[in-house]
Amino acid sequence: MSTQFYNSLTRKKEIFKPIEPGKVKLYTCGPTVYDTAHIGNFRAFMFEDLLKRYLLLKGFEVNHIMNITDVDDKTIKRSFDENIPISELTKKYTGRFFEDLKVLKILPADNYPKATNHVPAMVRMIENLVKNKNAYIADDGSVYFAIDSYHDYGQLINLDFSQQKRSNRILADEYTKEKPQDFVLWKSWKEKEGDIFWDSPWGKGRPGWHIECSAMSTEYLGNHFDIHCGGVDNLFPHHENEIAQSVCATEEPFVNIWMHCEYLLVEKGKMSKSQGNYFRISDLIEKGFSGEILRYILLNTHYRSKLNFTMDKKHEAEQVIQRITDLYDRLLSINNTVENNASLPKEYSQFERALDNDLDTPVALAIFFEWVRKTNIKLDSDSLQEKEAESGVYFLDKVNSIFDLIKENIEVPKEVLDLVNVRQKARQENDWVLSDKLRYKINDLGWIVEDTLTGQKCKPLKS
RNA sequence: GGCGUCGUACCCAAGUGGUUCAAGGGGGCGGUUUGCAAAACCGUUAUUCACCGGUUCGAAUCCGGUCGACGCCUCCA
Repeated sequence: MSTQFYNSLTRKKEIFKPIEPGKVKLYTCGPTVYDTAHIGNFRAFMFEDLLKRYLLLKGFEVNHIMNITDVDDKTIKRSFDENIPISELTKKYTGRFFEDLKVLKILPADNYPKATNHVPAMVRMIENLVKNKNAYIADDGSVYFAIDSYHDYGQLINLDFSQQKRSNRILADEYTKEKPQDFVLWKSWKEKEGDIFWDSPWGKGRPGWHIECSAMSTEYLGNHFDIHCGGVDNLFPHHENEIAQSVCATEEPFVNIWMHCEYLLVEKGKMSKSQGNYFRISDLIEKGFSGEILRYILLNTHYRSKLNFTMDKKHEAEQVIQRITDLYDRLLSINNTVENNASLPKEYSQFERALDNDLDTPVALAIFFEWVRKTNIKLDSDSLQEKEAESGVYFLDKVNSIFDLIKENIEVPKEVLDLVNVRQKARQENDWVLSDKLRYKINDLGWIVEDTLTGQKCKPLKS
């Protein structure tokens, strides 16, 4: 079966075929660095990580670009509120963002272009749009995109503007725009914005939000590239507007496949600070979540289904991660090298087929768990051949290259090891009272000791 | 008002016309194992997929309706 992805543009699954064989050009909408990103934001970034990891597993060379929005209404407002320069604000939150990515083990993009570094490219694109009569200049020096000039406008979300409700906001904007739904490409400078402006053919100002992605994706990936991703909330207006801008400015096709992940809800509702159900990654780490736990929670629901994030999902994830990590250790104790000619268990092709089907991670995990059970049975009965252990390790490496759930080995502290050694002696002397006492002592230090056929095994206590 | 999504066991969550399709995980209960545990494994936990009709030889899966949850219609991953 060939790899299929659901394309938001055509609203169906399509066989994936890159423009250039073997290479994938991927653009994913990044954060606006005015505040710490929350778990909902990271659902989208985790989905994109999944997509990218799968493309890499399939042997594609992936060029991944993620933008950093470091100038817009929110960043400007925040910098004034906090009375610090905008560059200081965005530097701080960009740093936080990268820390969180690391915690979540999200693979870094090849490039993280910043909007403020690419204003000239945006200006050039807007000039093109003006030249092509897709944009017009308003009295105040702002430049707007005329949606009537692009016949396919509305394709991503299937909007018919004659049937739309008009919000107060739209009505308020009608003074400067020819049509209420026209969107801004260039915002003219206002005095209260101080020194935050760039010069342009239309006077001082700053770029509109949508144009940065059009300009930067073109600069790094060319006019026409393979995949563009984001959360569903980017469908409209952001991505719709990007298409309009790019197609009209370059007069070439823009993106082949648009992929969007669904919302993450908290306790069945939308996240909001006022309700106290707003989680940053650092909040969750404090509550005992780890990167692996969050990865499992985020990847165990299909990316196009709504995901309800609840605290009690932590336990399930912990169990699963420990089970996988234990199995990996068991296999490594039999065979810890994977030769170049190593084979894979038959479950691997089923695993791959599930992911080929629009990244169906729940099915892929289900197949994997069946194999986990079978492999544990063989290990229990001591009937696992060395070759099988090798292919097991190989399979786990492949699974881990997608999900990245196996815990890093933490070194057992000397304090604990000493107790384990004393316990070893007690056990040889059948001193069960002391043995149990030492086990509790080890527990108090935050470790679990298990008695296995091959001796005592230590692992960190779950939080 | 327009466009669209969803409702599967105690919880999470796949499957979207038919031979293990009612997966898989967590939890509970019972068991094997263990000095006792833990881990692992075994059994059990939905004759049924919100409800009502229809199409079909056959539907959780398609169609119509009802109820309920939700998203978008220029802040938003």
